Amino acid sequence: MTAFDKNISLELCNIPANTIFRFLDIDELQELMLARKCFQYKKGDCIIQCGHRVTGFFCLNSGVVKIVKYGDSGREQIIKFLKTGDVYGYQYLLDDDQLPGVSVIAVDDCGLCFIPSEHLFHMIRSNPKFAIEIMKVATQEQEEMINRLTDIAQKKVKQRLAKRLIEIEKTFGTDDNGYLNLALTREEYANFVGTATETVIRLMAVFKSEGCIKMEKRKIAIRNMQKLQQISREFD
Amino acid sequence: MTAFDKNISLELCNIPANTIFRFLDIDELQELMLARKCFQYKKGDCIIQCGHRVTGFFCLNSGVVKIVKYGDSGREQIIKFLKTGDVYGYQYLLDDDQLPGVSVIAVDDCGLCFIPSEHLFHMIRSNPKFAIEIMKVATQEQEEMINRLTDIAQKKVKQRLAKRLIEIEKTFGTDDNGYLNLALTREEYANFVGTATETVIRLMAVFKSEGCIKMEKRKIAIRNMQKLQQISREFD
DNA sequence: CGTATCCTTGAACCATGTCAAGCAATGTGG
DNA sequence: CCACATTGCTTGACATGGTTCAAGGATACG
Repeated sequence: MTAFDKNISLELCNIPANTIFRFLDIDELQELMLARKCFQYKKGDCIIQCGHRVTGFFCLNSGVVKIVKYGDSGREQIIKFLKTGDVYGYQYLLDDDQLPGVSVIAVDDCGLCFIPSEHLFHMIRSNPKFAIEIMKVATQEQEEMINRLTDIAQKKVKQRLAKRLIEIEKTFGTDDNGYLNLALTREEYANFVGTATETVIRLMAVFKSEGCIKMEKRKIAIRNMQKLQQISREFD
Repeated sequence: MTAFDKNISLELCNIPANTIFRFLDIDELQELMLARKCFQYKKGDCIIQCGHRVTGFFCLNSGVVKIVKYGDSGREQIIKFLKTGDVYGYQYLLDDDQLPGVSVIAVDDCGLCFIPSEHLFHMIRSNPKFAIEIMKVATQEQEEMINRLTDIAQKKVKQRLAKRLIEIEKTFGTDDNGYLNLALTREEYANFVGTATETVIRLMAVFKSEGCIKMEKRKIAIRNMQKLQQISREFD
């Protein structure tokens, strides 16, 4: 269950073009290629455990992971989902005293490549553009968090749920039938939106009856985006 | 009301020792000293306006500012307070397309020194330690946001209010009589905690009757920290 | 000294959480 | 491949924390 000490698979983990790594030069990319180690995780596996030292950062190659924080009551709050190409963990490499307050958990079976921390430092030192690129990612994440915080503080559950469904479609896309490429349990929706499982179930039923979504078991598809958006912005 | 285009005062704005600037060398500090411009703002003034381009970052010299986000209903959500020595705005300098989704507003009369963006880039390029230092700050802020988000999603208003009072004491300290060095209106408390003004008023009265705090007009003092902490962690 | 802002209290309403129970789907071991 | 266990889904009934509305008092401000 500890971070990164699973079986190593040597499969080719292609680092996507459009990520944080885009400003690295050939040498630096090669350094990464040599340094990285690929791992496979199963659904439910803990990739980074809250409070445990992190010794590198990772790039997600396949599958989906969730960043979660456990509240005082032990309840899981989902902070965000990572998709293929997303990078995580660099935050906790900069300061030895900064242990992660969150855990990273596989939502599906997933593959990632792990890069030991010394390479992060090397790249920051040798390539200021890379440093700036990381900071940009951090800034975007911060804006995202601020939006979430404001939503949770000010919006009703129904509005928040609508907004999250839209976000998920935007981030993960849909399959040929329009179903979201991310199948969550009702409990995960609840832990993401910040509500009770029963409330999610009831609201999903409402959305369905209003023609906003369709459901096929765990798969959900948005049928009327405009109406959902309208709901997400309603107030009072 | 726009950012930074106020009267310039040439008062000495001492950059505190224990900040993001601690790893700069003499030359770089001197560069900053020459580049900075000092400004004074009055209570309620808008220092950075949501959606408007930011052309530099600032270091708060005196007073208190709040970072706020306006929800769809126009309601203010207070994201955090900055205290003397805190730095803000660097986030929005890295990417021309990243306009701030938040506003920065003076809670009290306050003074700050403003440093144009080119110097930020220069320091990041010339001094990787500085880059890392900024990233550390960003990481800490991120952890803080995650904690807030989880609290707001999972805790009752009473617990959150207790926790915020404790945070404020820790961040801003108290005067000789134990009163918090940050006097907020009930509405500001409400916008910080994520609740209605009336609820804050009622809960403050409860805290007072339980001996946790004392109140003198807008000034609040914690009298029983342990009990407050206990309340902040209760669940169910 | 009058106007604006802030604070307080009461009452009514309702969105959401909680509890309980049953069903459906999925997975596991014999 | 079936039986059993586990996990997830759904619904109803109920309790309640919190918002909203309304009104009045207190305090600060020009």
